[in-house]
Amino acid sequence: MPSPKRAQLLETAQSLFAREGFKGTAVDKLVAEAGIAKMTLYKAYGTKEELILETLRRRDAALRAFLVAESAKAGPDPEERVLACFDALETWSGMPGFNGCYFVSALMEYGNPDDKARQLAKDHKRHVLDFVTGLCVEAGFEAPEDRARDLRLLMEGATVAKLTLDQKDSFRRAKEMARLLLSQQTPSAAS
Amino acid sequence: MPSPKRAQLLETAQSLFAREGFKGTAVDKLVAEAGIAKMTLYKAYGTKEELILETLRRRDAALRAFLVAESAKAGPDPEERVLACFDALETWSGMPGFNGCYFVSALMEYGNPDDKARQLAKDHKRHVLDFVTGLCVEAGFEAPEDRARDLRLLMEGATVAKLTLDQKDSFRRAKEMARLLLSQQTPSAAS
DNA sequence: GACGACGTATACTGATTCGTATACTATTGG
DNA sequence: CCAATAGTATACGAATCAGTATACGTCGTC
Repeated sequence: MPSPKRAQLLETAQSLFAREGFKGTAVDKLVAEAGIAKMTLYKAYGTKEELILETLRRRDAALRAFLVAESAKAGPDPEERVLACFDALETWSGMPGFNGCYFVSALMEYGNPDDKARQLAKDHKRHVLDFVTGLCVEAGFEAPEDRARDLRLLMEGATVAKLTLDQKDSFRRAKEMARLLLSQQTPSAAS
Repeated sequence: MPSPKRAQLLETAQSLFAREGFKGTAVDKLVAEAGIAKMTLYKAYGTKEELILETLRRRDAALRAFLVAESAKAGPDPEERVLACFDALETWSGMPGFNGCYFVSALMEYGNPDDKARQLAKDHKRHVLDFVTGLCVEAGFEAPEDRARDLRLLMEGATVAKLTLDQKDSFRRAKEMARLLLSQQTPSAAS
């Protein structure tokens, strides 16, 4: 759907927003770095805010699709699928230009409840939680909503730990803790 | 040490930085909200950047002191002290104006490695990790550095989970996971 | 070949940015 | 008493900000 120029604009925008913040990234610098004319941006998106929201929407779609796909690769067992999310996020967070979760970044920079970027970020987090909850239900865990929240807490923690302490194995550790947690809650589910 | 006017400036600054970002907060709006003259800011700190760094330094000192104090209240047992950190952070994150960890916020908005704010934030995270590591050593845990990292991962996760999903009991859940983790690693440490 | 869609280049506007200059008022301590 | 300190108020400057205007170029396609 996006033309090559628009694609490069979106990619550069997301990269700069992640590194220097949404409000901290000037439009002039952005278009210069993307190698496009400023008018191209404004004809396509109208305002800087709309461009910001578009990067959030696209990243939401991309991350969730990636999560679903990588999770499915783990096979039919829902518990294995839920654990595969940690590997998926490890890969995701290893991509160049990663600087913490893009949506947490938006939440922190847009602390006003009626900021659209904040609402988009919250919606994303809820959708991811719903996905994990679904897996927990499939897996037959007791209190699947609570278990999904625990697992999400571990994923978020791993993401932050990787950023703040350059902890390269944070997702492996989080996954191990997840395994421990689930082994606790699911006494024995033999087929 | 800080005069009443400076204290109010610092408090307002930190609150605004947390809600609207560092770069997103204009000096004029800041001084207006703080109810002080702009010259007062510039005579005291010289530049906006220096004010930002000062809020980071003060919050680093305040949070670490709070953590140490609350942890000590839990009694002499190092394991109890480490678990008390979760309660401390729950209290901390419940304070008005909280919008995620202030230092994670700085790390995300200042993605350039030579940004001073980024370095200050990383230093803070390292100092907190060192504190928790010390407790893990005292407690006699095996691989205390790794255990401290796991515990910190849980704390960070709880902080983010509270922000992104309004999960009020995130720290209680994280604490429970921490207890499970530690019970696993410490077979039996009787006195 | 005309037309529209997409992109470019340059120059501009008006608002907002950070920071400064200057002259003024309290308060406090030697 | 008076001198230094801390803070105020207003105005200003130069840079940068988001966004617009306009004229131009280049496609594919009908």
